[in-house]
Amino acid sequence: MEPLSGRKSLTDEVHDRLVDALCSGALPPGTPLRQEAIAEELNVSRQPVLQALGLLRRDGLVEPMGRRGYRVSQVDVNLVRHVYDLREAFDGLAARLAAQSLDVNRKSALRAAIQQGHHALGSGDTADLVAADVAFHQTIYRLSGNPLLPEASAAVWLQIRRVMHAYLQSGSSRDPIWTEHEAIADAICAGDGDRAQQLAINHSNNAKHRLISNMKDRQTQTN
Amino acid sequence: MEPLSGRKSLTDEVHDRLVDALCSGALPPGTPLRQEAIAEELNVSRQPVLQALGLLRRDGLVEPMGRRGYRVSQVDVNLVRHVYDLREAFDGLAARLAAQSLDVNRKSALRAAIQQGHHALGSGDTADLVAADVAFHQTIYRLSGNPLLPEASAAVWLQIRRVMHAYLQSGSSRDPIWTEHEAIADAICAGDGDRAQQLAINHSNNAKHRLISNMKDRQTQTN
DNA sequence: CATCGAATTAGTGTATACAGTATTCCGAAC
DNA sequence: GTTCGGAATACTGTATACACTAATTCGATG
Repeated sequence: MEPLSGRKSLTDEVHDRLVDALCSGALPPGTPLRQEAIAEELNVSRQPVLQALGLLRRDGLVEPMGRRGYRVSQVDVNLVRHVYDLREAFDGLAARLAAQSLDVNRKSALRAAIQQGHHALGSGDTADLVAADVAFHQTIYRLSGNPLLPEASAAVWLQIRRVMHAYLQSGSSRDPIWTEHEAIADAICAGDGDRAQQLAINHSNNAKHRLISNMKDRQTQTN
Repeated sequence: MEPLSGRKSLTDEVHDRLVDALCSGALPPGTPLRQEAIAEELNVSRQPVLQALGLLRRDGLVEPMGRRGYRVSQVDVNLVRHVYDLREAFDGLAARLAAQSLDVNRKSALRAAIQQGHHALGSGDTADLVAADVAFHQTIYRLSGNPLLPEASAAVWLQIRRVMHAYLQSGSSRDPIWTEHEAIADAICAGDGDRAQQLAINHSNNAKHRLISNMKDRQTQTN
């Protein structure tokens, strides 16, 4: 049986909470963060908060400002470019490996993820849409059989979640994300590693361009 | 001018020390680690040690054993495979981007790294050889212009350091690493992104196969 | 002799207390 | 009015103290 290490540390719990707040836009870029305030808010001591902020700093979601606390880091077009260049590498690798995998129920796993996506499209809730997208790609990562992939890409995916949330919330919900997803899933199920990789790369690239032009639009809009 | 944030935290300092010990083989896989012992050894309190061990756990270099401390995690052939699959993706991306970069002194940076490599080959010191190899690839990462790349690949490179050290120490110092490095550097300087990427991928693949067969040799040797 | 279970222990994770330093504020000097 | 320098402040990061829990030990029981 599994050892069921269910109970997570407070540090991880605080980290998760902050990640959610950061990615959902509840704490927009520039927001100052003070350990004591967060600790009080979550009813824990400053120690887990200190550690969680240290992790977020490594992930690039937060940056120290002198000795007067932390601040939610900015998102600019260049960052998005870098994030999506890395995502391209991760997704391409994962799709190729997943297509080569021998997992017998990979088809059902992918179908379930796509199902979740259609469900989220129906509800129209931004958080659901982001969650479904993340879940789909995490499924491929899992199917790749490489246990290091999720952890290695974790920081990048936090940024993706942040950017994607803002993008979807800005009303651009009619884009071909899920038809592209289906094509990738088909290639994986067909065992065609090269095609799966290429489709995943294209998907990442398309998303990057859509995001960037959307960001530029919003930027000029507010000027 | 730069803000020169030189003073690192004790947590980072402890982390670095442990990383060095882990990668040099001073703390071989299976070694139990207790916070109090490490804290005493390094003349710090348990708090920075706790945080450093948490980071190492995320990096996969250390694993908790129940509530009786931590242990240096094992290295097996499968892990090496996964590590090098990821490295392939990182190195390929970095080489391609570096070739497209406009950095005027990338040629001199690469030459310096190769120089360091030849110097290490002369000295024959294992630690120097590993350091030179890491430095060469970090140079390419830096030249890629993607500031997220080093951090995203950090955990993978820790594992690479660990495995490479064991490999080089086992006497297999005559391998074509540095001629392959020169070919990659040439392609980058020539601005040929596709060739640089392919050479980097091949380099990673070759290293993977050399390492794995070496590991299998040593394994059967000790049986 | 093997098995079960209570007592002990070893070691973690969290909370509190402490120390130190970059930033800010504010008055004085030019 | 602007610039400089020192005092006050507001934070962080580290050390110590505490609480809690899983592993272990070991004696009792079948």
